[in-house]
Amino acid sequence: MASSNKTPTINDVARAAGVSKKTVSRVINRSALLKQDTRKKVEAVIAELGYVPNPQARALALRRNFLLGLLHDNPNAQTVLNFQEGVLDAIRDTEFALVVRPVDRHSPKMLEDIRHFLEQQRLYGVLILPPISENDELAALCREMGCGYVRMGSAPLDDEEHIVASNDREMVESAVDYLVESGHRRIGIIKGPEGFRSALERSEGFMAAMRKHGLAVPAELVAQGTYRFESGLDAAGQLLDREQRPTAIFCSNDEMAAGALHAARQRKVSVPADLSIIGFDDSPIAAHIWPPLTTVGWPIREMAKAAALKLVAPADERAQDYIFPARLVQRQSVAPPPDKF
Amino acid sequence: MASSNKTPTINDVARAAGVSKKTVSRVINRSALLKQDTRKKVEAVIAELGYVPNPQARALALRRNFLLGLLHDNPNAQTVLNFQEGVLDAIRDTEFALVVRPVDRHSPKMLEDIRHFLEQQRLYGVLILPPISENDELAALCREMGCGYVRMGSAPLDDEEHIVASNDREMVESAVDYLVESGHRRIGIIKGPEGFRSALERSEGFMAAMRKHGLAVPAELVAQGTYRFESGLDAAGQLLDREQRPTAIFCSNDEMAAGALHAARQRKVSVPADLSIIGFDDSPIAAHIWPPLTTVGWPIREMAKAAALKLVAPADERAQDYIFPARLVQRQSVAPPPDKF
DNA sequence: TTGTACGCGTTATCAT
DNA sequence: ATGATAACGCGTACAA
Repeated sequence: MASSNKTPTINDVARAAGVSKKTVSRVINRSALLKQDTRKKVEAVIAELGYVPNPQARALALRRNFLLGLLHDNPNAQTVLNFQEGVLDAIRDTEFALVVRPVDRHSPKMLEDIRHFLEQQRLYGVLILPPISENDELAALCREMGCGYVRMGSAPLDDEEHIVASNDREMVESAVDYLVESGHRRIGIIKGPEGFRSALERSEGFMAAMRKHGLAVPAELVAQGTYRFESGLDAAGQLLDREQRPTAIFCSNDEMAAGALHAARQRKVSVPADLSIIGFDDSPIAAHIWPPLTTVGWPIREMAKAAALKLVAPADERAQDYIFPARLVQRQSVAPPPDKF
Repeated sequence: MASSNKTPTINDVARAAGVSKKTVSRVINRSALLKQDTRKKVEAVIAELGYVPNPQARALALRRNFLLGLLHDNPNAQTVLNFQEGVLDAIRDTEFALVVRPVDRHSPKMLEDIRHFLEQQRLYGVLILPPISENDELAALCREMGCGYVRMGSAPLDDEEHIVASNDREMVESAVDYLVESGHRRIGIIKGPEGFRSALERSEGFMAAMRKHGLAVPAELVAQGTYRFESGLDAAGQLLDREQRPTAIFCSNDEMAAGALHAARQRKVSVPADLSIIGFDDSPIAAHIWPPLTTVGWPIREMAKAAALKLVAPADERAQDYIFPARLVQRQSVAPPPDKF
């Protein structure tokens, strides 16, 4: 018989169905103007033969492929992976696939590397994770190359169709509200690294909230971190070694909060009895340290899904959102301040 | 002039260089039989025009693309991400790209989904992470579909060219050796979930080591976990509530070890003074909990790199290794047992 | 509503 | 050592 063991092509389907390949093509692409009979017949043959359109050939003919890229230089593995899952949620049962591309934001050749990557792979579009999503040159590069892009950020730093953002600033404000309601007045902050928009948003949110409550933030209550565990350890150490130490510390991410917890333990400062700590991210570590960390969680997966939809189905109503509310996750690292304060 | 603003094709290069496109193709593909002059000339034109071959067209003509797939259903984000980095190390500066595909091993449609994925994307090959890498049906599917594959596992469960494996069993033995040298005799184990090869390897390594040292492992020293934090909490709780509790616990992964640490803290059992704990994986959490966890680390990134090379450059000497030694990472969760024992 | 002829950018065959 | 021509599998213009 005619059927070989090779995978069937559109021609095989056309021949078996007794139609032209254009008709098959129309069926695949859901063209409106097709007789029901024809459609049914072709669909039956497709099912029978187990025909799957060749994406490479489609890509060639359509002059665009069906690959979404994920550009990231994110130190937080869980964030990246959750984002990947979210993108997959969006492109499941479509012909799109996700190709990942970790980059090195410290490399002077970063933009050049990415340019080469985009040229070579001719991606349908790219999703960009913080912190490199904050790089405006990168966004400009995408535009220049005609590559769709959506950035993920902690503030709306691009047009609606090019951004999914969390409301970090607001959320830090509610975190501070919560500390103040618990009775804290002397609240310290461990900032994230300079040059990170998220770090800026979080520290400005903190300052705004303190101002709102009429609370002072002297320099001795402010410490600089790098988002890494060790920096949290150091920075919290400084704060706790002040003559009058804070009764609560807001840490700009969970990893530093974990470091702060260590610093407290080393100094026999009990959390949350003597010191309250709030983190940011709701990463897995938050639930797995002691005491379980009260933190701010943001809906990465939903954001990723929306970001991918902005690229592959811009008209979809689920692709319209661009600000995603974070929420306070209350666990056990916050309590009222000790009596003496 | 002739040059439009579109990206140049092989035809443009051929015309500009005054050769046929086949010659250009030969230059790209490093054909041996080419006059040096011609090669130089063409290469100059390629550089000048900024020509980049279109991978979709190549894929179509060659009947295979340059996409590597990563199939995973791994609960550990850092493991997956490290693996991705390792693969990227291998394919950097090549035309290959990495597409990721999380799968759901509990879904009855898993194999069917993967089949559809492979049919549709026509991948060059796939890398498979544990635990689904232990699924022999999946490997058979890859073979059937003519898709290259390399599995990552905790034991050599396939041919050399299809596996990269760590030596979990041996490593657990040295972990136990270390505990015994520190003076421990009553050593408990929290096993990983049944059906996981890694869990089996680790628990058998444990049993073998204990036997070697002439140490008994009564049922009361064995607890069952699921690799999740909560299960470590529960399982360690059981062990610690025995009439005669162990002085050391080997946990089959770090996440459960973190849970065990919590269980100890809840019972005012001090680690490592009253109880020693060893984990497995050397995941980030190991360094970020208190006390920092002594654990077994394996070279994921190197394994990933080797796995990818097995697919894209099987002749490369770096692609020949298939067993990768893990090593004991000593931190602060192990000490000699308390005196009364 | 459906079919014919051709183009997408590359590689392979077989000449020369 | 190099070139003409035909694939590869699909989409589109235009005709029927």
